[in-house]
Amino acid sequence: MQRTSIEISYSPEEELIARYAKALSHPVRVRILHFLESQACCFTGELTEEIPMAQSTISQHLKELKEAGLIQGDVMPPRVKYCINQKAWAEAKKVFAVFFDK
Amino acid sequence: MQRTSIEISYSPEEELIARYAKALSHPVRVRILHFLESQACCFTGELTEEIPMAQSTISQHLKELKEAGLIQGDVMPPRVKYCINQKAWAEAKKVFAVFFDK
DNA sequence: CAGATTCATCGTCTATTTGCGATGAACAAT
DNA sequence: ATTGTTCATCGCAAATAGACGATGAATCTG
Repeated sequence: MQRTSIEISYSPEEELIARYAKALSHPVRVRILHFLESQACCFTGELTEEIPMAQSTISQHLKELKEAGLIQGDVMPPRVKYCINQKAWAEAKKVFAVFFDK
Repeated sequence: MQRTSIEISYSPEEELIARYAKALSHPVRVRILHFLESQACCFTGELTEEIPMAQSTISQHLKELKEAGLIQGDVMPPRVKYCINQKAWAEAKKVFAVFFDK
């Protein structure tokens, strides 16, 4: 989308906040994370029961959360168990807190 | 984008977090807010000098931040002074803190 | 081996986001 | 009145996001 010759570059902090914020920028992902917090872990199937959306859509949101680093998935055939990535979670908590505290 | 008959509805908290997160989901908006924090307030012109992007693009990002409620603009002809909306800022800080603390 | 189950991925469609230049509105200064 | 300054908005193009159904991969169960 950048079409000029000057490529704007961002600091790691700016990128990190934007990345975590993007993961939280859709209400259904907020809900998924909230559910995951309350359960510690859960299977995809529990989410598809809980949330009235197509299974493929939920799977895609899980993928985005995984790519943002906020969750991780353990394959337990034939299911997949998703959990909060505690390290990333703590980091996200921190960067937001720092950002808002200035 | 919703094409099925069942319309999923979200809680006010889910919507609020998603709204603030969306505002922070682009690194240039993070930078703008950061700059605004450090200056208390600033004019659009300062941002266009600081950030190598077209004036129209910056203006649009400011609009998004304003629509999210995080900033406000005071018209001081011929310029516009932008400031953090302290109330919304505090609210955003709180909802993120609460969200990550569970 | 033949189903059944669970989930990811693909392809498609539509909507939204992001970027830019050009233009316009509002006002100040000459 | 004309000009200049500052900023928002419009219109366009390209990229990304979001939703779905269909299909596929992997693994159990009978």
